[in-house]
Amino acid sequence: MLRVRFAPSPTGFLHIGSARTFIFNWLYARRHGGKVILRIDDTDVERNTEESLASIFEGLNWLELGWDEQYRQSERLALHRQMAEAIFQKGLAYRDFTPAHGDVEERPYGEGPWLFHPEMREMSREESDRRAAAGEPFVLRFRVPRDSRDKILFQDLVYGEQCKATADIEDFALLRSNGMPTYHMASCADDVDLGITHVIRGQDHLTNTFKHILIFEAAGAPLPRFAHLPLLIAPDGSKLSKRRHGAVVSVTTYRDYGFLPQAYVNFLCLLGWSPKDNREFMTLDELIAAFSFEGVNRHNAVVNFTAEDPIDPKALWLNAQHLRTMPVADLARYVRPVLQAAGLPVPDDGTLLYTLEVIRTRYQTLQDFVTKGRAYFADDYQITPEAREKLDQPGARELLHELAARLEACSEFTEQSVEAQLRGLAAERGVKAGLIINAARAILTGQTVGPSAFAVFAVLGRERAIERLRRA
RNA sequence: GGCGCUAUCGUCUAAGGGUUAGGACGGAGCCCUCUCAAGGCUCAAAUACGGGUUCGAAUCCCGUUAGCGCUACCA
Repeated sequence: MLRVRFAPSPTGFLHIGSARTFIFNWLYARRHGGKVILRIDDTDVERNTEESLASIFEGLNWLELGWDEQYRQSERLALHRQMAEAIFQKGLAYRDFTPAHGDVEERPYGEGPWLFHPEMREMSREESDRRAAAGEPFVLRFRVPRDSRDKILFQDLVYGEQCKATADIEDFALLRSNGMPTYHMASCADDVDLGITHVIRGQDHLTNTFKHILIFEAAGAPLPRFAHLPLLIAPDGSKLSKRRHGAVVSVTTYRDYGFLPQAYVNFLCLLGWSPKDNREFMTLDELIAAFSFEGVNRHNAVVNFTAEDPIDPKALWLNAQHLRTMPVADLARYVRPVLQAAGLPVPDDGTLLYTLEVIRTRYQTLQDFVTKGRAYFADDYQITPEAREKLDQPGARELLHELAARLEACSEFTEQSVEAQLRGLAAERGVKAGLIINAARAILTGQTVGPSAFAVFAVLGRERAIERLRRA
């Protein structure tokens, strides 16, 4: 059984790069009938917050993909320590009593990598036990086998064969001096225990993988398959960060902007992956069917945003594509809460679906329905200056009132009947139909742009349309 | 500093030895048209640089440059 995991650490909101990692894990699992495990990597007690955890769930839930199992590392510490202890008992790890030196600047870069403290690595078991028993704090370090093997190899599903000399891998920590497992230890112990078959994560972990392989081997566990994903970066090539780039790195920003989750998922998939057949607009089912690591790139992808416009234009385009292509009843599911949140009345289903069908091709986000589309749902819309000009054209207001009277008298009220009445009126008065059409749209919607004026009449309905004409 | 990864239009990408280097977004223009979208068509726009290998290189190899990652008792 194929099992993948997504392991965010709750130190901020759900980052869009993390969201993409989650999506690729999810697609791969769904494609191959596997399970998706959500594992909260919260072993760094100093930096974890409950708000962050909540916002990660908020982002994940919005994507509407779901997962099959859920765990928190902080509830599994015994397991992590147990595996660390087992590795220690096999002599594959040792205690390092060197006091922590918090100042990173003092690291001896310059003359090659730091590998270990010789006196600690070589310390006798007796002395080590004695000092530990005396209560002296220590970190547990992995004893990297530099004599017995010269390199570690693995086959990455995206990056191909990877190789690193053991002489370039330092004796990394498994347990901190406060007894908490490090990321490496906790992650590997959980991957083993949860039966993870495929580790799919950001490329920033590519070189950590050699350490993880050493841990898996020391624990006598089978190796999972590894797939590393290229990173998402800012237009200047730097890493996307909350501090420097603000809201664009949080998925909830896109939700609040009016994105459809499936459109956003589609957009994120196209960053670093391609179906290789020129398709771009894809439904979730199409993404599942097409996803494979063959299509994943090895270079980082830039999210195209600016300080003025935080949204990647392609994301907006894809959202518009989904908006006008999805079944209109599905679209209604997303529009209703947006109308409610804006305090606008939600029409009955028949009216709502008809309205959406008429207006959705010119909107790009869900928010557009309550801003540009306000007049279709409420009567308190503003008349733009351009629209006012159309109404101020000679004869326009009088023609609209006459039209209102005729529509009132007519038994039918459809796009066709309104068009017939309007064109008939124009012909009788010897004016261009466009004059009345444009003026009608202006008073009906407050705007000079929008759908066919006749469709607007039909969507608004007889009473509301006539009432608005009279207000002209 | 050490080790590793990467490099095609502004951006996302296709092309794994032979193509006028393809598509998409964005930009410009045209068509359609009651307006605006949508849709259709057209145009501008790229193989980082230098060496090899080869009849032939975006593609394979080496170097340079640049970016990114790891080098923490962060993840």
